Amino acid sequence: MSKGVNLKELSNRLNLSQTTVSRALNGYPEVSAETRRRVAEMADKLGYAPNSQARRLATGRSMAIGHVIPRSIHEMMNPIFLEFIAGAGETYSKHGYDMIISVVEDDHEEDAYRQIATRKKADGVIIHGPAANESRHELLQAINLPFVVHGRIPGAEQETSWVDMNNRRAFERATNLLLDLGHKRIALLNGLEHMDFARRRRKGFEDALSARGLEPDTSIMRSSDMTEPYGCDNAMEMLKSEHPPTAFLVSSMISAIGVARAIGQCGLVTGKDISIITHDDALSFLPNSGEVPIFTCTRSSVRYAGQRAAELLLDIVADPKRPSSSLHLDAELIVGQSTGPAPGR
Amino acid sequence: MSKGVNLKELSNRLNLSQTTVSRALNGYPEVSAETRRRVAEMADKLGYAPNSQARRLATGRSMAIGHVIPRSIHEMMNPIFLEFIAGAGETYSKHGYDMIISVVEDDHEEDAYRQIATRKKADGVIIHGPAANESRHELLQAINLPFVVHGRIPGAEQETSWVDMNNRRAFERATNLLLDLGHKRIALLNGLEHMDFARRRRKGFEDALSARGLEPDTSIMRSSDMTEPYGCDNAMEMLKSEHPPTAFLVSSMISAIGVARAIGQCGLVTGKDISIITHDDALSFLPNSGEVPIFTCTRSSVRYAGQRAAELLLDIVADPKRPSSSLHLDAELIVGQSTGPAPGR
DNA sequence: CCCGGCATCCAAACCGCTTTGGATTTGATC
DNA sequence: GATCAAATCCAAAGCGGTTTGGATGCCGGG
Repeated sequence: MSKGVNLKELSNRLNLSQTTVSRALNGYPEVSAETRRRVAEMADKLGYAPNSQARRLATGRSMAIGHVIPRSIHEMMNPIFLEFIAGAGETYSKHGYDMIISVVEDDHEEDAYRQIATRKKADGVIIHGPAANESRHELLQAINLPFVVHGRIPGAEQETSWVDMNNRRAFERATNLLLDLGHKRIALLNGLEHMDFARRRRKGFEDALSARGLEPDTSIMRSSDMTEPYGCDNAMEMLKSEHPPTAFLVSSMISAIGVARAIGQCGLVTGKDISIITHDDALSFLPNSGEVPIFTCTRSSVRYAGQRAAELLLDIVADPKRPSSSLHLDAELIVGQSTGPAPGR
Repeated sequence: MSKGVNLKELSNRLNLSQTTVSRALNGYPEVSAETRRRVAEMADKLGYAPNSQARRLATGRSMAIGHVIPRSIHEMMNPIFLEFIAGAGETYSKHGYDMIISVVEDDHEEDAYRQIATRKKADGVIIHGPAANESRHELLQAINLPFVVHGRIPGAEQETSWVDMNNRRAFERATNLLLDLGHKRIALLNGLEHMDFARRRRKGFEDALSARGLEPDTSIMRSSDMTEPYGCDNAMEMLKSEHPPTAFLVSSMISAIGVARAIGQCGLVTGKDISIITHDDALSFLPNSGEVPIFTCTRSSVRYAGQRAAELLLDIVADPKRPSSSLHLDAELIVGQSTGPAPGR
């Protein structure tokens, strides 16, 4: 309630030493129950709360987790990133940790990590959006900054801790569903394939095709930022081509909406003339639920991934020597209104 | 490069006092050019960077700005919020500030602000999504924590610093455009009207109507979270009603996409049979540009608002006594493909 | 009655930086 | 040559906590 009371004043008011007061408040055993009660009461009355800078300095732990996002990554990951952050943030505040986010120019990313380490700004960081040729983990290992990867780093699955969904399997299953429905010509609108997650999705798609002796047709496969127009424009182009696909496998709800728009503009009906399966990150502003979801989808909550990644990182921070461990989340394959048997079947 | 070098070691290596080294690095004048050079060189060689906790403690400034987002606010503001954050984050890192984000349970919001103040976690905060009956600013004034509002607090426009767009004017102009095109029956799909921005938009809509002697028809006015299904479901319902509107004024691109979907499902054509004007926050993953934008819109970059709000806040933090000042951004009215003359005109 | 042990509590060092209040040197002035 | 101011540099005192290494008092046991 009152303004700035510090430990010293508080202990004066109580005729106790700072040591005792500090111990009482932090739950150490060498303090009598009665004293502890008195201290708690007075602290409450004076509205005492320890200055976090001082505490951090004294303990040597910054009680914060860093997220550095280069501007470009951010551009494309926008909504997914926030949802992850939201999940992670819940975990942090539950454990008394702060979340600090650094938005940096692309060529300052490495610098940002170094600063976090040398200036002791955070006890650990999360690596977002690992690329196919990723190297941030090596830097972090070199400067000894604990981290967890959201996604996986090819070639470093064992030595790093990560939380990822099973991208390959999800897209394999989705492709199989389309094949089972009789679709033979399936377009893939993937995310940027220099990102690890997009590679895995493509692999799943191709695996499913080749398991049935089909060749992927690169003329109906795309890779780009997952915007709405990306979905619409590419779908439009393909639908107007000589051999249009009868189904689309899409990497994001947002682009899938674009695909649906293109289908509508061509005078076709989604789920009847043309099928769509999209990945659904369960973004709160793009709900795809209800009795029958609009889109048939592979769904995996990125928010949940954020929560779990944060928990994992806090564990590592608490005990840096613990062996790396990871979490592999499975996406659900949920049937909605956007799929149906291939036409003319 | 090396690991933990601190001021003490650095000054020892240089045979200088900590005072001098500190001053040399922080650009104080009472240090010779030669000494400053030597210091800089050695600091660079040893990879010295000041421990931020220690510095914060010594200076009494936390060099951080806080953003507290209750989970519920977050749910609905999701993508817009991140875009704002991204803008603000750029400004912070440019000025050496950290951005700390607290995701809290709704009933802990006040607590979060108090903690930031008493534990000195941040030098200031940004108030997000002010409601029609807002009170956070009173709390912040009481605990003396500098802040800037993203949006406006009704009744406190003078005494607070804020960055907002001209919501009323934007929707007034949009409505006028529709009226000029001959539309007489215009639906409003607004955001949650307990939020200040949505109230203002509604006001603009109603002002434009009444200026032409028209009464708003509440049967085609809605207020809700701005999701995609919200747009689709409500548009669908209205289009199937006895007196369907010929135009929609929508508060968000995401919902507008839903409206377009509904129009398509009814076998109508957007921009011909039915017009749409939406507000466009210029979200990076929902570009509405190109030669002719998909949607006619009122556009105002929320990212830019974030940059400016952050600058304003940093100014206030630097000089808390400065009088409050604010920034009123104007939205552009941009004609795209989603509007046309009222049918049968 | 004395001693060891436990329960409590405290003075002081420390975390790593900034900043105050001099001390010392240098150089120009008269 | 003495004086004063400017130019440099430094020792030490914070900032507000945590933590180490004892003190002190009280108790039962030998």
